[in-house]
Amino acid sequence: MSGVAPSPRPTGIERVAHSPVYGLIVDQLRRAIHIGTFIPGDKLPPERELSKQLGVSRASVREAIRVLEGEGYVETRRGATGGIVVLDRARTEERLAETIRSNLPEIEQVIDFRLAVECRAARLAAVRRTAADLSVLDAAYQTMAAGRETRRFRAADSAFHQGIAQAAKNQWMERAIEDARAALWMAVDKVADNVFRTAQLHHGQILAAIRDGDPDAAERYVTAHIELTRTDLLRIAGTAPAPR
Amino acid sequence: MSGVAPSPRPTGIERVAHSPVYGLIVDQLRRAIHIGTFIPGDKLPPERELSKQLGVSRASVREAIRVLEGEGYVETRRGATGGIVVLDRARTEERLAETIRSNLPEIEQVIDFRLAVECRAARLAAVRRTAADLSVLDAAYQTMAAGRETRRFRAADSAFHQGIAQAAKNQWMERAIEDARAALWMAVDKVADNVFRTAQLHHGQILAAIRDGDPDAAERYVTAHIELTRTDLLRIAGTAPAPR
DNA sequence: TGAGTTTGGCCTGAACAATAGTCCATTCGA
DNA sequence: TCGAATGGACTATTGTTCAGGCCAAACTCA
Repeated sequence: MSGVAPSPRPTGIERVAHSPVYGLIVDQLRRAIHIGTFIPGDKLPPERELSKQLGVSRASVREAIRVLEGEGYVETRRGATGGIVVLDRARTEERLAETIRSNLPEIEQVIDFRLAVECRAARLAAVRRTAADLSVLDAAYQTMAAGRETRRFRAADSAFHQGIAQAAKNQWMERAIEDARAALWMAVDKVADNVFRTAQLHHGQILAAIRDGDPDAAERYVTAHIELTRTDLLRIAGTAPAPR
Repeated sequence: MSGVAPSPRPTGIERVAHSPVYGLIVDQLRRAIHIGTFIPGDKLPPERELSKQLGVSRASVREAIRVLEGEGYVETRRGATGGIVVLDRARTEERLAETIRSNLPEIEQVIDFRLAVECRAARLAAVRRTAADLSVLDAAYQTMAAGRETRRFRAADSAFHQGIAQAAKNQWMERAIEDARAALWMAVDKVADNVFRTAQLHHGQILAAIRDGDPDAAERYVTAHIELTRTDLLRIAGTAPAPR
């Protein structure tokens, strides 16, 4: 990214990043889809409803939908049973491997960042968790345990990780974990879908450690969990035919 | 924040937060001041220059300047030797204590977050640092050591902490550290100005650990360093007369 | 079959935001 | 005194966002 900068970086003034409202809507909806709030086949709320919930005009919502449509995330259908339907952006293992390979450095950075934040969050959670926190984590755990069939897996997985930060009573971590997981979405999706048994095992260990108030164990299991993600990604990237 | 939510949070759709361009400029300039890029007495670049660097129109820059002027951050003077001058927003110990006291929960969260990110960053830095990284850190260290007088203390302090994340080769951490430190600006400023001898001692230990490639020591010293910030803040908040 | 409901699609008019560009007023140094 | 650099002020233009209404499609149910 930055070149060789031997002197203390001048914290130069950077261009301000200004997004129009419709762009912010796109970001939010895209993230909601990645994170499992809406899964393929789901319908987003009707435009009028979305505009109320998002606090923007319907026109802006529609602009955002056009973008998502163009990106292949959704399609729209009119009529009483119509609406904005989330599509299945099928990515072949092939295609995914290529994506991972060409973004490996960034992905590794995100994983390291997740390790930093989620380990500490788990430690704090083990100390600070309330009964309510535990029941949130447990609900997410049960949801994942219940149906390997269920397509809600991804949402429950997100809820579990977010739940740890909530139990740690730290909104900065909550935000950071959501950001990092959203940045890894395609990786997380694939890994989660593939190896959910192991993920589920880890989640069980993490949950137990937090319930028992054992910070060291919580950190250990979170580390194992996230490192597994790293391993799986490398494996996926490696098994595919060599790129250019 | 969130009430009792026993079920996995639905990740409901939130209102989009749309900032006008001038607001983004205000944020960036305010942060640059807090972080020590510009210190009292400095002049910001001329409006025309700022608008080029920020990639926005001069009118927007001017709006932002008006806001900062209103907040007492800067004042403007015309003429060849004029410009946008950074003022000294003197905060009495009194006023600071009140601010800290009324934001204690948030501040504690930020400190915990910093611990998470900076500890891991220091560990990685101890393993990954290059000669160039070390020289950046050393430059910042020397700058702080050189002049307790120098008003560039704050900028060097920022450069040191950013330098650790840079040495860790992790842009997510770099960004997170900058965000967290900016959020703590008034606290960091005060503590840094007060106890810089201790801070400097810690920095020396951290630098040595990173140079020696000792991740455990690096983490230990960063922890001590940031925990000291916490202690100092509590002390400042506690010594002041009781609030409402 | 036909009326009613729910949905996205489309249009208008007004208000606001942001831009590029120009010129003016002030201040200083050569 | 002149020229250069600066902030201050205006214009015209373009893009964004909004509230609101109406239309067209697709389904439900009496």
